[in-house]
Amino acid sequence: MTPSPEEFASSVLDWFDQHGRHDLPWQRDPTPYRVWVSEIMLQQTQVSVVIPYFERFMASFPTLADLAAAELDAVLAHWSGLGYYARGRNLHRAAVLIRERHGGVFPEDFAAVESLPGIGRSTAGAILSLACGQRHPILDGNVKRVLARVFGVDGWPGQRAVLAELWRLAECCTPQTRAGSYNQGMMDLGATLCTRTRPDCARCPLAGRCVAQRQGRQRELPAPRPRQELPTRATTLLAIFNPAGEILLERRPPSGIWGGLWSLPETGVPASDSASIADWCQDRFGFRPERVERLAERRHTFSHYHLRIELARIALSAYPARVQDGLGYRWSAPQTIDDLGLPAPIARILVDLSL
DNA sequence: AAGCCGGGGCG
DNA sequence: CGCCCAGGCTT
Repeated sequence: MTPSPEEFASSVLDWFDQHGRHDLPWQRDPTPYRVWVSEIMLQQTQVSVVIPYFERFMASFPTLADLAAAELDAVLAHWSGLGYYARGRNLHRAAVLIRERHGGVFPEDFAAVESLPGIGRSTAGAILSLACGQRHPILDGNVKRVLARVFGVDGWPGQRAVLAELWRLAECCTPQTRAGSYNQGMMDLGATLCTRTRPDCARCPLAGRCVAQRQGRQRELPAPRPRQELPTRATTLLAIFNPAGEILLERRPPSGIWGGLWSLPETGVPASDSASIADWCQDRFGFRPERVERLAERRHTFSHYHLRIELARIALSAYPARVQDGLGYRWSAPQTIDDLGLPAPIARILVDLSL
């Protein structure tokens, strides 16, 4: 039969003590700041990928005060390649807010933590349980999977009623003591044994008491999101080089795709239409390229659409007066692009172009 | 090629 | 309040 909340929690805790992960970088010296940064990174990326990012981030911004004092661009540069750049921006904004609201000390009040940008109920619970020993439930993807399987929760967790049931279970299973170890154990269980495909039920502490395992429904729980056909959108990016061989970068608007990041100038004009590209350059930058060379197109897939990227290369024989560093534009040598926060597809294009 | 993911923002 | 959005990685 399914375990009682107390049996469930003690099984998870016993398993965690013997088989959980105890040597992750943020578990050494688990301050609220370090746990916070790790949790934000882990929202979008798996542990093995996060570790080098976390180490680099902590080397550059060892304390909350360092993060709050840092330039946003420096923070985004450390986020480059992780994706979800809004999270890097929220991290920086929250650090500034903590300096203003809480004298630079990470708050330990749940409502205060949850009100910070980029921190919701689950992340607030994770920080305060792992770093401060408080009792709060968490509900990340790993925990959702474990609970849905053990207690046989049907339906897609994106549905309101399903999510509410999972939170109810998360709340009632969280033990009165050692909530942080329990939460870490739940995440470890979901990440190492109770994986999405091919769960290792033979080693699971809940074996025999898990609805999904007893009914052979591990593959069906939790139910996947109903899927929809993705539309394809097209855009054209311009690789414009000055006589020194530097490439022109443009800062994107703060919201939307690649918000606030440096990218290549974007136009709606098809790359094959070199006359219109030249007109567009004249209009936007005040120079008229002699030659527009179309390059191979690229594809990039987001969660909700495919992006077809057309690419055109333009080499200028003189420096255009209207394009100067600052004001959302900059000329960059290929070897300096590592210092900027560039979306991964753009970084790939620049690497290809510099070969 | 498709699925995944906690929280923000908007209507 | 409910729906849509974000991006790189794993499978």
